[in-house]
Amino acid sequence: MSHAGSESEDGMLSNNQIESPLGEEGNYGGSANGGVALKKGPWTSAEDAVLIEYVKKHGEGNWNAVQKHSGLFRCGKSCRLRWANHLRPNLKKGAFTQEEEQLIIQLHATMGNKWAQMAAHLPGRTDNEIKNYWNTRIKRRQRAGLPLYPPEVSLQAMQESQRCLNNDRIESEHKSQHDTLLSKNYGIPNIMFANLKANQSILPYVPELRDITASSLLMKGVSSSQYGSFMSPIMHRQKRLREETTLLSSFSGGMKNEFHLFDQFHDVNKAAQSFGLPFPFDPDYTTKNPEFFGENHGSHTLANGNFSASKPTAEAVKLELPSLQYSETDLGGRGPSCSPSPLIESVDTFIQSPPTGTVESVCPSPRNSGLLDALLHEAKTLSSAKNQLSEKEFKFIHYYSCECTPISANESSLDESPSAETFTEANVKSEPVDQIWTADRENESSTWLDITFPDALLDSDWLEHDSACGKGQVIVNDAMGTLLGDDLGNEYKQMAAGASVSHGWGHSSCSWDSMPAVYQMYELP
DNA sequence: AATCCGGTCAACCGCACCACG
DNA sequence: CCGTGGTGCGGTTGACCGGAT
Repeated sequence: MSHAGSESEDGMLSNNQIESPLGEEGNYGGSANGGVALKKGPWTSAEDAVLIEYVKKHGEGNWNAVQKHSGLFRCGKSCRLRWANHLRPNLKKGAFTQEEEQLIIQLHATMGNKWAQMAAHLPGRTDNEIKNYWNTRIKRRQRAGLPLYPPEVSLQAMQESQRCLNNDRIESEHKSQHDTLLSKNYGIPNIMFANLKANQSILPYVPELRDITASSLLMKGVSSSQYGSFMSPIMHRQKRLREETTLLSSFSGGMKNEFHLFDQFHDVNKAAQSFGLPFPFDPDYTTKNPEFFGENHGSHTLANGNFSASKPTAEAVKLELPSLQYSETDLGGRGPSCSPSPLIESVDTFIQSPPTGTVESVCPSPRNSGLLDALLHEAKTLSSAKNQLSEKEFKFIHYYSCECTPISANESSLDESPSAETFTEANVKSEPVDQIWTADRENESSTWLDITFPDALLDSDWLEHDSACGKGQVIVNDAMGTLLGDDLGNEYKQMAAGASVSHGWGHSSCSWDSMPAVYQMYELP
């Protein structure tokens, strides 16, 4: 991008690069190829030109031959990467649009860290871009103690996986595997891909989106991510696009294993209830709620009345110029006059949006976006719904509070986690929800937060266990207080305190991966 | 003005897979 | 079956930048 190297801007080649346009005198610390040291580091415009010329003549592929034929002192991998990420046509540069952000979130909920596959569904975007975006987003959201996915995304994936499980059990007896697959939809509305197919013509680097359905996506994405993907870590190595067929062929047999996470979640509506979502859960909820993900079509006014200076879509999308060396004004993020990019804006929205006004009891959030205000709303909702806990739900919570232990001591990172016996039933029962937050506890300088999604537990930076209290609550770092301010922060504390019991997930150091055990207990009589 | 720090991005590296001989 | 080359993916690193101190 703009800072792709002070050496690489057009017309700004250093002396040695001017003398040696291909950068022969650059950084040659890399591997040698046939005795010729290969350059590393940022690409120069001259090198780009050489590579473009090479591809024009010889086409893509055979990257190791680039050096032979063009004299470019770059290894094949570097050439391929440069071409794929910067030089190939129809690359879309600039900040991600809100639509793209939504798609990324949704895809990641089902795919995990399959950046290349995600890029295949974002026309003109590269896996590297998406990866960088996601990692940045993860850091910010983790710092804020927010869930990675909006509840709808997680729950939708859960519901669809449940549905696919049931379908699989039934249909596998009557239909061929292929037909079964074609009949399913695993979490991502296929309508999403209708548009993508329409854009397929501008995906030169992406295999044909032939009948890519959410089902295939989900199958490819059931593996977990290091950031706490929603899915269980079954499939470690993605076999990429060529795996589509093999996966599909073996789909039926593998389904039960791949989705064991949800095997015990027989009542999705209860799950929705636990998430604070409207129930019976509406699978089309997100499509019926344009505010999903905090999106406001037609206006860039945020739901809280704040305005964003950036424009949502059109100007965020800039086609790359042939030179591929961007002026700052093209970047939407570096230039002095640039408004916050949609990327920043959308994530900031997660953090900055104050809670909406008075919140009633269990009802659909006005903005089930995963944004902070929506989170607060959810917390309030959950808190107000605490009295509606069924016996089963109490068992669920109780189990999680009393029995659940970290997957391993190493993964826990909570070396001082309370022993299981600290999670006594008495702790749960005898302590009314509304009393969890007390002035005394406030004096303990501890801010309680329900970690709605165990993803958040992965961040040890802000996750601490309050050994003094011994109840396994999670302490939010100062970031949340800073974000919310005193009054709002206190309100948030109270809501979070209520939510933590209602929700039942905030009371242990369990990671997301331990959730199947919870679900199993959920089914206990 | 200097320094520090976090965010962003491009590029590199290691690994895995496939094709082919 | 095995070795090798080509390719692609995901994780990581380091440079750059702007804002904060």
